[in-house]
Amino acid sequence: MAISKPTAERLSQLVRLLEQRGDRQTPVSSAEIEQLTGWPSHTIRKDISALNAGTHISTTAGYDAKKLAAVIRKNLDLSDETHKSCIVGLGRLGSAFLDYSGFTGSAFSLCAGFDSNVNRLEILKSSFPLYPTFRMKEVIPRLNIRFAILCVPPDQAQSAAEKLIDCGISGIVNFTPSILSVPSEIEIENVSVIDALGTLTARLAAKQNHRSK
Amino acid sequence: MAISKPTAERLSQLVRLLEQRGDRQTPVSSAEIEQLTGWPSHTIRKDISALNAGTHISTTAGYDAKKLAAVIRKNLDLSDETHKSCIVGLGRLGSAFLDYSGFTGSAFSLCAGFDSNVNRLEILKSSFPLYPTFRMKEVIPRLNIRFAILCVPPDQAQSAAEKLIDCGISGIVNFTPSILSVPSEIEIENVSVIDALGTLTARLAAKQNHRSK
DNA sequence: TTCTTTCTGTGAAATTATTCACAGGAGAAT
DNA sequence: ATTCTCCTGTGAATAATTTCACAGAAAGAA
Repeated sequence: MAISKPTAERLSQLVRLLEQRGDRQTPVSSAEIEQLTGWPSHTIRKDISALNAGTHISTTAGYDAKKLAAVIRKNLDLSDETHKSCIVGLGRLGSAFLDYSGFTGSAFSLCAGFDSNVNRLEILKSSFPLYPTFRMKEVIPRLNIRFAILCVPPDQAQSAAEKLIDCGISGIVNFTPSILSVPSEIEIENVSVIDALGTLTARLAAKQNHRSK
Repeated sequence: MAISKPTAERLSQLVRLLEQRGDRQTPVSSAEIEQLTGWPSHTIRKDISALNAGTHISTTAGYDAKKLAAVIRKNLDLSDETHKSCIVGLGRLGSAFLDYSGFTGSAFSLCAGFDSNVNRLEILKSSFPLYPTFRMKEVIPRLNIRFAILCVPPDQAQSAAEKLIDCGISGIVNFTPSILSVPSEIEIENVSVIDALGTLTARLAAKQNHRSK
């Protein structure tokens, strides 16, 4: 059975939650997860029931946090094997990822950065190599990089995306405010503060209506 | 009629798309939007039909881009009146917002920044004032700030969120990898590269299954 | 004017996701 | 051993969202 998109999203956040939960010994219950995340407990149970578990994961007190995290990872293809990604555009935002700790322990690794400004490449410090943009076509296939994190200025976003696709990338996390047009076999995930704020206001407005109804 | 959450999300992206589209004169058709975004044209038409338009917005050639954008804004409460927000945590990521251009022209404005490191506040340059964290309780209500963009280190995320809620904030865009527990009247929108990458792999995997089915 | 084309707008149908409600299992307590 | 309690797991019911299919409006052509 395939895992639906909303379920996959909740589960991948749940993995993070389980891992940052201090106590790895005492089991987590669906009620506790509800308390922490706001998702109703039956939704969480349904989500978990969608994955094929193998070993038993739950007891009368709840789920074994470690086992549950492992099973989710396996089902979402987020286990050991790390998916390689690169940063494209090392301005303020892009270079902020150079020392972002969130990747360690995740299924993803950052293994290259690109920027067209060669001077900048020499100034920046990084635990993985940085390259000038013109070397993308050579580096990306060689390192077998599948994902790109796009942080270039808005007016360069579309052309950078096209270059990346030409290099064989299969997904782009788009941090620019530009909307990208890409062939349907390429996946885009837009990440935008403005959209996030828009979502917040929409939800708050919906609440308001609900209350005054 | 209330606008549903997925519809609101598509529409708020559509506004950006309409505005960055070079040509403001020739009308835009639902087919063109499909081409640009990948959303099916009937979904777009349905979305648009959910908002109450007032003036007519469409002609036989498509939608009047400017009018459509204006109507969407009005319906999503994204018009003239700007919602005020602040940045909390001015590390690499947080300070990247200090010169982010995406806010101009949007319904949101950035009007304060906070960091606990006072020396850092003096180094950073910004077009709006920056304050030490302990002044949050005074500044946020005074400037009537409703949203916070949270960029502190992961281990400080929960306590910073609690402080913000205490200051009367109503929504948080969470850029940290921590999962926040907040009362239900506060809205959280999580923004995480790792989750975005997870979503990409999930979608790519789903495609794969579909093809081999 | 009348025909043709092109696009919107929207009820109705189909699909997808969430919520409910309860059977069943596992441990703790007496 | 029996009962009590607290969980999970999951079919069935409900709700939300998307897709379909087509009537109708507008504009240009002849």
